Amino acid sequence: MKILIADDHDLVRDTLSAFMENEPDIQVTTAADLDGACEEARKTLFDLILLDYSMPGMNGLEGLSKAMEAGDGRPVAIMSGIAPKAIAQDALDAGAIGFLPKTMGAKSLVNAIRFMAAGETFVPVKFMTAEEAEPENPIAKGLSQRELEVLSGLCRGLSNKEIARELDLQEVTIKLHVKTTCRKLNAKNRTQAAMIAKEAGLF
Amino acid sequence: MKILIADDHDLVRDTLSAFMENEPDIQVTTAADLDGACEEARKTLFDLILLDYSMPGMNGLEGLSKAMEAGDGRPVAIMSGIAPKAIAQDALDAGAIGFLPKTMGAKSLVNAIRFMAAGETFVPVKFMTAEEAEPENPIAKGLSQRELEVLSGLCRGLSNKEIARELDLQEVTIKLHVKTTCRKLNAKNRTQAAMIAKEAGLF
DNA sequence: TTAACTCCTATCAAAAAGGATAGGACCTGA
DNA sequence: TCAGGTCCTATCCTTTTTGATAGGAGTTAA
Repeated sequence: MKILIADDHDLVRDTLSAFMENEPDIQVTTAADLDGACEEARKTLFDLILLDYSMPGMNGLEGLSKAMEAGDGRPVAIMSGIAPKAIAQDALDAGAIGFLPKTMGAKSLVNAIRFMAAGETFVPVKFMTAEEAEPENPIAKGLSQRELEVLSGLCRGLSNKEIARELDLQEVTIKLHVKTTCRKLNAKNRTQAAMIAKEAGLF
Repeated sequence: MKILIADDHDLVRDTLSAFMENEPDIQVTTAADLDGACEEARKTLFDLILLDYSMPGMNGLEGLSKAMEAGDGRPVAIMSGIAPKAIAQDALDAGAIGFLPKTMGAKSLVNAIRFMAAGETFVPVKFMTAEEAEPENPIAKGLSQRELEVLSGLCRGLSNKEIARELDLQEVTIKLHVKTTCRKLNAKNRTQAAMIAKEAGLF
């Protein structure tokens, strides 16, 4: 079974591949960025391609599409250290065969890899509870949908006016949401709210 | 040789320890957070304690002191995935025996660990070039010392007035620095500047 | 010394953000 | 149906931020 691991952290890559190579039937190839991964994928047909989410060239999930193309239809999965749940869903929607948070144990990882190499979609149970009203991210807890949308705007440094345009609302309404969001996040102002969201890996 | 690895990512911990255990003379103990690490450190005398920089309980370099205390003088090193250079220096200043970015290869890691377990300070060459005028962080490039200090305030969501008090300057001066900093970072406003700095791993 | 540079301060003015309060629309569960 | 919730809008007012422009202090290099 051939798998390709792409991660820009040498340490992660080395130890991960060393660990996988302990499995008798697994052969690991590695790459340090998206371009390298695509190159390998074009040379060899892998049973599974593992991409780090925050790796040079990835640019969000854009890199996923490129890798899927280069992999010529072979299963591609996303790994991430921060692992916001929304991204797992997005990755699956974009055609990924699975999503692996780095908080997973190495043993379960091997199982997950076998699973995905067999063509089955894999996402850890924690992420499968998408249907339930899980707090997904402790920070997002207590924030309404609207407030999250506004917070997203804050994180991009948009003004109230710009957020209003984007969400097709009045500026005053945004001001209200900003205020309540700040209160809920225990932030003194919009900048602090944005930093808190960023810190929490949200967005 | 006994070493303790503390990292909240199961995957990193498992593969790292599995890799280290391949070395005939190395025994690895692991912990998932700072408290766990301190507990282990009090039970056993390790030759080296490796702490992830962004791990529950660490709170910057506060956790380093706690671990050093718990380790009763045994060498403690900091690992980090994002690895801003300033933190490496701070870690050493705070008494760490070394600093390991996760961009290191696994082989060099083993060497570094042996080195540090022997009581020698270790920091990768890339970080040793501290004396030279290295851009350390591409974002920080072009920003003056003052501007960095102001940017730090922005990242904490402080108002101009608060930053002025902190730096013992007039508010107008801060306004100027904020403006030029925004221009240099290509940010539209203070919030965006803060996000850019955060994104770059600065602060 | 002059020139160029950074850093600090100042004033004037416009835009944006922050805070309080109030009312209407809508949904949902009792 | 009614009460309670969220969401949207509005007005009024204060504070903060942003922008433009200008000058003084200090350092460094030609």
